[in-house]
Order: sequence, then structure tokens, then C-alpha cells
Amino acid sequence: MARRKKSPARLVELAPPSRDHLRILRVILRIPKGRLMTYGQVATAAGLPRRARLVGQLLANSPLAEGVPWHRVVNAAGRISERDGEGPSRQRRLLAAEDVLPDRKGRFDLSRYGRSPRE
DNA sequence: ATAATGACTTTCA
DNA sequence: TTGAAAGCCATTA
Repeated sequence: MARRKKSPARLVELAPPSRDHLRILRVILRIPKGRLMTYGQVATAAGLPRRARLVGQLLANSPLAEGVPWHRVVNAAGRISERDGEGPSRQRRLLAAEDVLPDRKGRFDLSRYGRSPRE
């Protein structure tokens, strides 16, 4: 096997996932279709209270692999937090495909869509 | 070790 | 209800 040197921070996508990241991913994977969770809820459900930003950082750096319903994660205001450069259109479209629709101002009703990962 | 930054959240005016 | 400010935490520079 090829010897592996220390990978630069640039190759985040190839870096071994940390324990915390796995816990977060596991929670996101259990968000039912048509439902939403906030960054904070995901963090807490993953056993990492006050680490909402960690959830955001993970998703921001991840290649957003298929099968990972990252689009079901929104901010506490029920709005889409957009990635550097990209608009909310992509996430909005994916949600619309699950009948999760925003109000006139682009806000999602968390009391309606927001639920814990396990029903 | 200090400072800046970011898919965040809560508080307050 | 909205936006600014401060709080919070991991990562980078």
C-alpha cells in the first residue's frame, strides 16, 4: 500500500471523519422525508449541545454526498442558510420536492415541519 | 498564543 | 417582526 502522509487541510473531503462528525451525520440521516431540523437541534440530538456551528461547518466542507438529506437542515429562524457563493435555490427545490414549502418570505414553519428525527 | 471567520443561536431594542 | 450585538465553538491564519 502507498504510504500516506499527512493530508493538507485542503483535502477535507478525504480526511477521516471525526467522531463528532459521524454522530452528526447519523442524526441527519434519520431526519424523515418532509421534515426539518435546525442546526441546533441536530447538534443536541447528536449529544453535542451548543455546537450548532459545528453542524454548519461539517456541511459546508462536506461534498454533500447523495443519500445525505442535508437539505432538511435549516436555521433556527426556519430559513435557509446559504453556502458561500451559492443561493438557496438548490435546497429550496429539494424541499419543495418533498412538499416542504416556505411562506411568502422564504420561511419554513418549524411547528409544522420540525420534528425530532425519530417519530 | 492571538485574531479572524463561519450552512449558528439567543437576546434586546 | 426585524436587525444588530453578543455569545458560542471549531478551524485557520
